Amino acid sequence: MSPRTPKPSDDAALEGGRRRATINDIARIAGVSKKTVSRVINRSPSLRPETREKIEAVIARYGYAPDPQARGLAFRRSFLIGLIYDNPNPQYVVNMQLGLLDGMRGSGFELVVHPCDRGSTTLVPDIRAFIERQKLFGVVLTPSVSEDEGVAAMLREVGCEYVRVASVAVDEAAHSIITQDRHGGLLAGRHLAELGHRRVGFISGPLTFRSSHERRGGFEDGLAEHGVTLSPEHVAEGAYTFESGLEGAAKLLAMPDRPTAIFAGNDEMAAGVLHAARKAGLSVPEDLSVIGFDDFQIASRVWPPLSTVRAPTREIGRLAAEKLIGQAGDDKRDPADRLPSLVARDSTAAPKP
Amino acid sequence: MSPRTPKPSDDAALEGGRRRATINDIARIAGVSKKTVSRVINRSPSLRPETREKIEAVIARYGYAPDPQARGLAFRRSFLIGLIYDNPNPQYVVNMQLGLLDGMRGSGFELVVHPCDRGSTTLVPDIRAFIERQKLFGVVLTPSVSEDEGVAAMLREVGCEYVRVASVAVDEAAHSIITQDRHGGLLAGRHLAELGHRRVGFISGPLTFRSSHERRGGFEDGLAEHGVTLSPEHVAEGAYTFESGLEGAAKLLAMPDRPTAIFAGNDEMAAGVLHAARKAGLSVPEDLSVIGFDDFQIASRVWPPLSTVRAPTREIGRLAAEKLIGQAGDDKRDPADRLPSLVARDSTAAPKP
DNA sequence: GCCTCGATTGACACCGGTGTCCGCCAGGGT
DNA sequence: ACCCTGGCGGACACCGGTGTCAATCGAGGC
Repeated sequence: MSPRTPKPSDDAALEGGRRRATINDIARIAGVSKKTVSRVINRSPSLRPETREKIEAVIARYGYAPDPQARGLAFRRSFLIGLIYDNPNPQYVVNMQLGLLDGMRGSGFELVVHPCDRGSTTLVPDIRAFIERQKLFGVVLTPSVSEDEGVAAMLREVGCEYVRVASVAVDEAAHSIITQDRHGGLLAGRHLAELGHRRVGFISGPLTFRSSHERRGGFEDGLAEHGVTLSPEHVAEGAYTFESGLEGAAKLLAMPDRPTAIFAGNDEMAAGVLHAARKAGLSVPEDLSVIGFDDFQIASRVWPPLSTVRAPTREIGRLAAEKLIGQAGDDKRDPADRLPSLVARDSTAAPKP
Repeated sequence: MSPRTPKPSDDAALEGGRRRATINDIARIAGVSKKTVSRVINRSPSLRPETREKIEAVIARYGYAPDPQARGLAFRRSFLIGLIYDNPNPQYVVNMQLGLLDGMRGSGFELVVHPCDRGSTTLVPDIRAFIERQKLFGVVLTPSVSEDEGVAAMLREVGCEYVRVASVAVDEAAHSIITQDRHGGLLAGRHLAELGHRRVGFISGPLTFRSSHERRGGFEDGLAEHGVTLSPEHVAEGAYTFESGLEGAAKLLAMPDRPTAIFAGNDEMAAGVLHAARKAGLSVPEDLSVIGFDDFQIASRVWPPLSTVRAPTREIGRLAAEKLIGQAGDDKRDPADRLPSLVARDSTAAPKP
């Protein structure tokens, strides 16, 4: 036994699968230099086909996979992608993660999660430290951090790839995935107007979220198609939380000319609206129609099952990952997949005459 | 301009913060060898205090942080921790992630997420490839993958640190975090029995989950304290899903001697029970008491707000991370934090006489 | 004052890849 | 036959850390 670690070419261990192959093993066995193996890995064009095939055969035989750490060290960049989010909704976060993983599958990248607090005074330096420490290849930002220009400026400065998921184009196309919240709002407005509602209410998300404005704007567009307008008194400012939905609805329902239908900016708030209606002695949908946004699990768990607008979060995540790692390529899927769609359940109906 | 990359000691860029300090910079500036700097980073005991202080001063001055990739390359191990899960509940996943991040904060580790499918025939090789590719420092497994002995055997074989979060001790203490589901079940049983219920039902999770058995066992214990027994006919096998809760409850409620209270193995199924009750024309809690398990958001969103057993998932995650990275140290917190606790809301009441 | 010994510290190789630059080679022009 | 050229492949340094082992140092023992 040598006092040092295994000998430079301990082929027995390699054959037995007890040791992972390195680029040196592959080079030695294929009878080429490690640089040439590196060329195969990196798809360098200047390689004779027979050389490439010979090396690929050895790689396949030993199940060789390059070490991301060593590669990253030489590249001065890791193969990690960060998900930076401050969205408090677990279902959103998980769906986004699943979508990102869909888009990254087989790419050799891994997903590192990094929740943050947009309100923190150290937001930018914190994220920056995270990126520089891990030399992240890129990051995906979701609302509302995705709407923060300070963060975006820092990302450009440190030269980190990034994609911002947002309601509207907040950056160049190469850095944006647009969630078309406005379209979703339109579907909600159209749905209520088509049912015959003329006096409707809206509970918005926090005004610091672009989606709040987009969903409202789209909602008004959808109503306008049928000549219905949203009265400013029938708008309550919420916070995308259950409690804020409850309070907002309590306020709207206490009005003498209370709305016959309420569009809540997300399902959580819509659940709050259902509770408020129950407390006010109103039954849904007979006395009040309610529609939410997101179509998360909660929408079908409450009573009555909630009509809502489905946001294709997972699909959005997939697109974001593909854009980030540059495989956006030929997208053959139906673009409609990326658009919100209406899910009519039992919480909406025509108003009582 | 040299054709090569920046000169070995471009101090101007360093001072200006345009270049991150490396161990070489610190060594040169402190007037020691890089190995000595390495000793400071790794808290080597054989270092004269004044040497250490001198180097620490330089490190602080330049905000130096060692490169995890380079360190990992030399250590043959990354500073990444994997979360391997197949739990479909988003809230569980997110809470677990948050807990893990709590426990990892400041440790220099990062969290990489890896959902998997326990039913897949390539489960073990897939996880193995993930670990070996990234040379993960360690992984945290949650139910139900945490209960898979094939996966555990592989982890021991590859020499990856791991912690299994499970209902019962499935491994040595060093590799286990026990969630005390039995205690949670006991609280549910005791609660219903104390309210006066004598004919109770239970909807279990999948029998492949240990938690299903533990929650049931504890439930029976709690009932037994008050002389109540759980009749086998009043047990339905569910799948921890809303639909399965709906179906299980429909079955139980159709019985001539239907139970006056139902304990559902988790909140999702409890939500299903509420729907089934409504369809059967029973009101909760007057005609039927319902209690769930988890205390996820959904519990307080449904109507009536659900009595349930709170599982301290985030806290469990923190403990798992601390155990994994060996900082379990002096745990001054109240151990009761790790125990499930009863949350009585409005879905349980005394049975009608 | 000289020697021994444990505590410190440093020189150098190495982890597993990539960038740079140079040499070799065959083929085409003259 | 000679030179030039471009394609191909290799030698070597380097990315930023750590392991090994030897050198150095100061103090205590004689």
